[in-house]
Amino acid sequence: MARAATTTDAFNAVAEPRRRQILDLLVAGERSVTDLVEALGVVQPLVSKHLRVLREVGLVEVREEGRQRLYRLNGEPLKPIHDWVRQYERTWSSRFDALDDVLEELKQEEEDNGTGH
Amino acid sequence: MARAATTTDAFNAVAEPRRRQILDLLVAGERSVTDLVEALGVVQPLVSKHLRVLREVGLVEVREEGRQRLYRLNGEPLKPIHDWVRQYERTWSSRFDALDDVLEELKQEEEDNGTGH
DNA sequence: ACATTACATACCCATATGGGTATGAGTCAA
DNA sequence: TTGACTCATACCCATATGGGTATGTAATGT
Repeated sequence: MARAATTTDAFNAVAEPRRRQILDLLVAGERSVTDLVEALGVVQPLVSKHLRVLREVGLVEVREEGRQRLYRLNGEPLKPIHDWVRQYERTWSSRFDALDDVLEELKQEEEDNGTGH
Repeated sequence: MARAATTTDAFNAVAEPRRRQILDLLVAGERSVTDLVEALGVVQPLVSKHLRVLREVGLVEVREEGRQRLYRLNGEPLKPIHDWVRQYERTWSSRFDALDDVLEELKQEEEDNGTGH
């Protein structure tokens, strides 16, 4: 077997710097492919291929408008990464004491509860 | 060019599920290679190779003791991942309003300031 | 001395990557 | 209709992956 496909999950998709760059650009809002090509300074087919990977893991969505395809961000597939890496936060953050833990947990519970304010 | 080496950075190293699994096991504390082999249920050379990758990106450190090598976690290389993915948190967490932002920033400043309480 | 244990490394293999160029398909303008 | 533009796909290539088996090298045990 070779390495897992880049389209396996967000972990693999996001391992590529160029794809993170694309997501960083899309944070600001929708962008056409040509826009991204210009911003990244690479040939168009390459951008299209990266976008395909991001699409397949659900990190971007497309909207057709004339002959343009407008790509927009969808960060939700990043949540597993965030959740996983968050377990290790105390490892590098020496100042991560009991108070912080409580605050974190409260914040987490709030989010899990959904809309309930 | 092919895909970036797994030893390029933590992003690539951690894209492999088995390597995340190893880190998850090391959170509990030091482990010998044989220990990990047993826990993972794969052949020893494969574990050694994964450990090599993790070592090269600084995610684990080794300590020799007799004929055993005890591996321990070092989470710091995960910080860039955490920092990057954190920007996107508001994307999936619909309940991430202005108050949360302020709290986040305060917390971040505190951490950046280091030990100063 | 010899066997055993613990680990790393050397190979071999199939796979699919990121890069590139060339081409196809759809949309719009003259 | 013809041409220009936007984008996706089809290929080709070098690379190194994750998986495996076989082998080497210390350290311990007898």
